[in-house]
Amino acid sequence: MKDQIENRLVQRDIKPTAMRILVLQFLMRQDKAVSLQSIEDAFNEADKSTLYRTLKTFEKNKLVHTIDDGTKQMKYALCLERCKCETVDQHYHFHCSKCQNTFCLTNQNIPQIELPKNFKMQQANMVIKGLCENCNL
Amino acid sequence: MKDQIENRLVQRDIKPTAMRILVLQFLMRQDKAVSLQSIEDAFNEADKSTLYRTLKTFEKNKLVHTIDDGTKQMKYALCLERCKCETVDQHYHFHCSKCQNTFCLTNQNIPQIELPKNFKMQQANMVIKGLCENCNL
DNA sequence: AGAAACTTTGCAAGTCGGTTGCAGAGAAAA
DNA sequence: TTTTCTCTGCAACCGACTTGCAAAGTTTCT
Repeated sequence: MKDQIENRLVQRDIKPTAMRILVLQFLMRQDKAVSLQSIEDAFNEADKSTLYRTLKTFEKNKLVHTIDDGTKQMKYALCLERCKCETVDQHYHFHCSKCQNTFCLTNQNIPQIELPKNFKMQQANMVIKGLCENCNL
Repeated sequence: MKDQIENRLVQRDIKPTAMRILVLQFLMRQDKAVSLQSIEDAFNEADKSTLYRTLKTFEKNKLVHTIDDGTKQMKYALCLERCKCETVDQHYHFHCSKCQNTFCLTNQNIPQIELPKNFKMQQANMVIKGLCENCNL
């Protein structure tokens, strides 16, 4: 169990410190993307900048991806197991304007988009806004 | 000429003050989305918060739309003439990671996206990142 | 026209998330 | 064990955005 988590770090070339294991565990429990703030709240003993740097490390090593959902707070979500964060791995995100939650819509990848001549796509930040299941009543 | 500009403001229920006319003129000259900062630079006599509120007014009244392109600075671009800022009006944006310019790709609207059950789309912020024509050499 | 009421503008200050420098703690290598 | 490197915590900083307030400008009413 804990080995699995450590493994997931090691696979991405991240040294499995106590802090990082905790943060990864936390991220794995989430069904939505989370902000640095919310992680900080969950770990009230840990320092913000440590958590920040932990997330940055995770991001650099493609364990998480970031989503800029238009709130001021960047959101973080785990990448899928084999994600290389390439264009084919990119998916839509959904931000609920009521509950403010942000979800990965990993069941469909983003389609081919026709770009102007000579433009080259490298990444994408696709955020759909609206009402999620719970708020759309 | 100036009448046309005033008209465009009035059509959106915006009182055409001197400041607003200038800002709209500036926006009309752009072929890309601009930041508050760049407008401020262009109008070195005007106050940042005035410009900020001008843009907010424009946005509220659907004369411009905002694009969060992942840089820290929000970008603003004119809406098309008949835009109602509804889902059908939404288009992709392209942010060049080299020259940092952000463009509206208004020639294609975003496709229908399959959302999870009971989710409802209201808006979108779709940003593709990569290299633009000039930087992709 | 003049007074009252409302809107817009400019200045200054504040807010908030993200970011960095530095020193101490901890882990790995010699 | 000593040295070296990495990680963590604290404090302070940064920058974009945002807001309060008063002055300037407009509009409305009498």
